[in-house]
Parts: sequence; structure tokens; C-alpha cells
Amino acid sequence: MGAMPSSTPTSPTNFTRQLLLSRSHPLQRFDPIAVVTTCRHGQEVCRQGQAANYWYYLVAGAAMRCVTRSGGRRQAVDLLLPGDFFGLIAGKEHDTTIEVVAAGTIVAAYPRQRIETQAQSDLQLEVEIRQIASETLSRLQTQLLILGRTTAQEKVGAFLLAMAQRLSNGQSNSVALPLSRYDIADYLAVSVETVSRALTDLRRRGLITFAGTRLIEIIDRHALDEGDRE
Amino acid sequence: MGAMPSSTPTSPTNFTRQLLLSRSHPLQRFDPIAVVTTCRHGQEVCRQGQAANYWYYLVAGAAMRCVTRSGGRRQAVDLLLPGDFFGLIAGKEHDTTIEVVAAGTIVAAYPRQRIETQAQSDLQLEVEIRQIASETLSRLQTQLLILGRTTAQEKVGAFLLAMAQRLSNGQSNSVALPLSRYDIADYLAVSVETVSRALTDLRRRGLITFAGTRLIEIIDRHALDEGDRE
DNA sequence: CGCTAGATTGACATGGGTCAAAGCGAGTGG
DNA sequence: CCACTCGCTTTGACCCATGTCAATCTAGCG
Repeated sequence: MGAMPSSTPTSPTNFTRQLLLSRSHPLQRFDPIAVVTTCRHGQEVCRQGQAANYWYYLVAGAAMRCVTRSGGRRQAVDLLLPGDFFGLIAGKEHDTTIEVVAAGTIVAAYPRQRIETQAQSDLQLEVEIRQIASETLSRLQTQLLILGRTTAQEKVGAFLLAMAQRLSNGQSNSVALPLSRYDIADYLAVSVETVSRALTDLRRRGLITFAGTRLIEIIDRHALDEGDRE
Repeated sequence: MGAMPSSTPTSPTNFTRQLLLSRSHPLQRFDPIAVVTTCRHGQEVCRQGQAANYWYYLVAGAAMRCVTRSGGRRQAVDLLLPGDFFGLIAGKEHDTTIEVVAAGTIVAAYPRQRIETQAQSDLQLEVEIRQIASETLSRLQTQLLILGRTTAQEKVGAFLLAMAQRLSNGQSNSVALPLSRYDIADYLAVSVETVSRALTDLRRRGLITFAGTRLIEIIDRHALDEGDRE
């Protein structure tokens, strides 16, 4: 029995399935047997310790891969955005919990066993899986570089640039953040207050402007990247 | 032309090659065509921006995958220990510099083109490459969890546990650190002084003891993991 | 025996965590 | 249409941990 499909009775509608089919991705040939689910904010797609019976693909919205520390603090490992796969790395059990952070998030679940079996005799599929692993690697490395920054302003600045890159392929200077300041804080390993202060500081310094609480306009990419002090 | 083989005239000795052959690993079948090199401390195996013509395997010693920030600060992304592969993720160019941090480090370089070509018609090889990617993923995720810790003592404590796990598979409580405090500092994104202070604090609290500057004995694994405040 | 890189320790300023309070905004019910 | 409410966001006050600068100590090596 799998994690998500059993816990969410929502059946895939024509609309969400069409959304899935409209985008090209490595496991596309398995779309017909995918279980597509629309999730609420805060819902858990799968939980740490559960059997890992599915591979997941995020179609729309946003989710975080995280662990909960003994102190109760949540520690985010990965942020999943539309087009991202997750759950492929896991062994028999999930090593992290996947938590939906944006309302209306759509997740596709692919039966792991079925794909793994086919991969044993399908080189093309194996190549596609490697492709997914490579993208995940790249994502984690970017996040490592962000967490390695020293000041909070640098972290937040680099985070905004990374989001702009991932959400619109760097085309646009507008970033519509699909997560709350709390979620950003957990992702950047700082406190909520610090995220808020860093954002207002960046605004005061003229590196960004707000077009809404979660809609940010990037003004000075270079300064955001460098974290230049005044 | 490749990065390392051309820059290091050292020819593989029988000894180092025997060392390579003595260990079982995914690309083992290519060992006969691998270029094995012994590196000095500080030597660069490959540099950010260079053409990525080789896949690398660290046989002995230690190296760090890092980028240099505009401020001159070095930012480590990955720490390579014996048995680790690196350079597989790269596109046409290396996105990071690999710097040897322990004297007598032995690196094996495998011609990338040759392996990629064979992988196009060799499913077993493709599976082994996926295996390597999976191990890299796991390493980066562990590091993300360490960088996500709040206090320096937590970071250093978790780092020591991770090193114990990787160096002796968690069997032993002795950790022989193959890198300097400076390198640890870059890897944990804190200052050298903070690393030093954290270590002496952990010693004073009785969680570890020193059997030499870089030889640490782990006393209380649980407390190191939790970072318990007294 | 001195040299030098690495390691530790101290003094000091500050960035960011914590606690507390107030502001804001969207959805809900009257 | 408005008032209410509940999350989310921002701001302030305070203090500790950590970065920085500087000095000292240690160990390995010629």
C-alpha cells in the first residue's frame, strides 16, 4: 500500500490529469498509470519512515522535503516546485517527510515497483532516471551554496535569485513566492523574523521591490548575488 | 585534453594502482584505463570552468569540492573521502574546483567520453552510474542537514558523527580527521576560531576527547547528535 | 634549533535568535 | 456590506553566539 494514494481519497479529475499530460517529463510514458492528487496546504504527501512505494512528480504548487528535529524545529532539505521529481532517492523507507506548502498543489504518484522492474530491461528509462537524479543533485547543490552564505541578507538574496531561476527560468524579474515566510525560514535555516527583516532591508537598499507580500520584483541581480554591504 | 592527467606528470605507480584495484566499486571494470595520480596538499584536481573530460574516484586521502566567492572566501560544497566519486554531475564544464586537502591523496581519473559512450548500450553500467549519483545525493543531503543546524556546536557535533560514519562505517568511535580546522570551517560555513572553540567546548562537556589534534574520540553520540544544551 | 603552518585563546563588536506586540489581509458569518 | 477572526507578516527590545582582529601556543620539518 502506498503513502499518498491511500491517504487522499481525492480522485484525479480530468483537469489535473490534463495538466499533468500537458508537460513533458522523463517519466511521461507512465502518466496513464499515475495517481494524480490535489493537496491542501499543510498536507503530508508522505511521511518519514513510511514505505517508499511511489515516485512523485510535482505538477503545480509547492512542497518541502523536511525532517523534524528533536526540539520540534522543522528542517527543510529540499523545496519542490512544478516540474520537480522527488522520492526517487529513498531506500525502502522515506527518509524525509514531504509537506505541501502551497494550496492547490498537484502531485502525481508513479508506482515505484513497476518502474524499477521495467528499468531492469529498459536502458532508455534508466537514462531518464539518471536525468532526474542529476536534476535533484543540482538542486541540492544550489541549496548548499545558499545555506553556506554567512549573513541572512545573502541567504535571502540568493534564495530569491534561485526562485526566479526555477520559477520562470530566469526570464522574468518578478518572483511569486509560493511559500510563507515561515517556510522560507525553515528552508534557509534562520528565524521568521530574520527573513522578514532581511527582505525589508533588501527593499530599503533598493535591490528589490514588493508588488504584494509574496510578489517580489528583482531590481539588482548582481547585488543580490554578492550580498554587497552598502 | 583532460584536467588532471595533463597537469600532473606523476605517473601511476604499481603501488597506487594496486590500491585502486584492491577496492570494489561501480566503475571497476574501467580501472585498467584509469589514470591514477598521487596529489599534494593544496593541489587542484580540476578547476571551475575547465572542460569536464574525466570522472574521478578518490582512492585515498581527502579532497573538497568548492567554489570561491567574490570576497575571496572559499565555500565548500562536498567533502570527498576514500570510496567517493566526483565530477559525474558536471555538464561540459566543471561547476566547482576540486582541491586536495590531505597529503598523499590518490585520485583515479576515468575518461568520461569512453564511459558515456559505452553506457549508451550497457544497461548494467547505467545502473552503476545511477548508484553513484544516489550516493552523491545522500552525501549532499547529509551535509544540508548539518548546515541547517543553528549553533556551531551542533554543526561540529553532527560533522564528527558524519565523519565517523563515513570513515569507519560507524564501527569505531575514533575519528581521524583528514582535514585542517580551516577546511572544516569552510565545509561548515563558520570561522576557524568557531570550529576550534566548538571542539574545546564539546571536550569540556565530555562529549569527545582528543587523542591528538586531529584524532578525536567520540564519547556521547546521542548528545553530539542532539546538540543538547547542558 | 629555528621556521612556519596550524591550532587555540582572548577581547570586542554585531548579526541574528528569542520574546513580545502590533499591523495586515483574506475568508467567514452575520 | 460590514465586523470578526485567524494566520501571516512586520517591527521593536534585548541578549547571546559568532565573526573579526590579534596574540600566543604547538607541532612538524628542514
